[in-house]
Amino acid sequence: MVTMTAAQRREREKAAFDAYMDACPTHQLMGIIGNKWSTMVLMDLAHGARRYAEVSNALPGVSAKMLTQTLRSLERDGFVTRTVTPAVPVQVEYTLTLLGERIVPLITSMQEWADRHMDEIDAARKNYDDGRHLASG
Amino acid sequence: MVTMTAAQRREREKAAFDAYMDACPTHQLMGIIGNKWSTMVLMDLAHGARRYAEVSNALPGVSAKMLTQTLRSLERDGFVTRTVTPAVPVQVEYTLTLLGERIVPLITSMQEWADRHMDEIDAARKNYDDGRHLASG
DNA sequence: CAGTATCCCCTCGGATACTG
DNA sequence: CAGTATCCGAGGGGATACTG
Repeated sequence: MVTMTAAQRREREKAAFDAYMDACPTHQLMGIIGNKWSTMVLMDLAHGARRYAEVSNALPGVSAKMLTQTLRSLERDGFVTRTVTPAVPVQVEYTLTLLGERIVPLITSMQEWADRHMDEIDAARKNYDDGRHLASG
Repeated sequence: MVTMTAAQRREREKAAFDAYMDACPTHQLMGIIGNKWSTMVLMDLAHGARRYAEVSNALPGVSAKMLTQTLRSLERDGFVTRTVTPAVPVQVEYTLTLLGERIVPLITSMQEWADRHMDEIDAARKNYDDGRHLASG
């Protein structure tokens, strides 16, 4: 089946690339901090230990479901420690691990980059959108 | 209606926070580079100008739809320049803008962080998953 | 207080087919 | 070559209601 070789090689390259993407540390990191609440939670915990309700108050937009889900992911990935103190009612405290503290500077550098360049991005968007509407008229 | 004050203040805080999130440069940046193909495209273009098919070949996993969509977004946001050369067939070349070149170091630093810490994250995940299965047994 | 469970929408992204 | 158009499934994320 020599005729299929090209398509087959395509298939193999794609499969290999997909596997590479799944294993790629950068994309795994994106999966961790790329969702809506992770960075916000991380940056809030960077100020010190917080209880569930405290994080919830600091982030008025987050639903209980997403806060729990975000916290659980961060715990599983080793960024956050969850400490339960038996009491009535039960107390739960979240703190950054060492790994959690180590990602803070990275997030900070992303914030700084964003702050420095967002004006330029906004300008580019306006420029592009104006060009489009002219082109269509 | 003094009785509604607490709930109303909640609503207002949430609305204000939502507005803040939408305007937050960091989250806008996440929206730009947080999707599946943006960083890959950016890093490919960092090596020099590329034609559509060249990027497509460099990234065997991307569909035409997503490649076009990613390229268009990056163009709109000012990271990429699209140059059409009238010919038969038409030639289209993509290059990084100055803004595009300026985000490369940020992506590189994310890659380096990911490479340095992914082992630790994997270990944390295994640890967490083991703990869960013990807790459930 | 600190969640869990359920429903539901909406966007992201892939597959396929077609075009100048 | 460099796309566009359409359909579709997966899952991220919100609203609501309930619980130890």
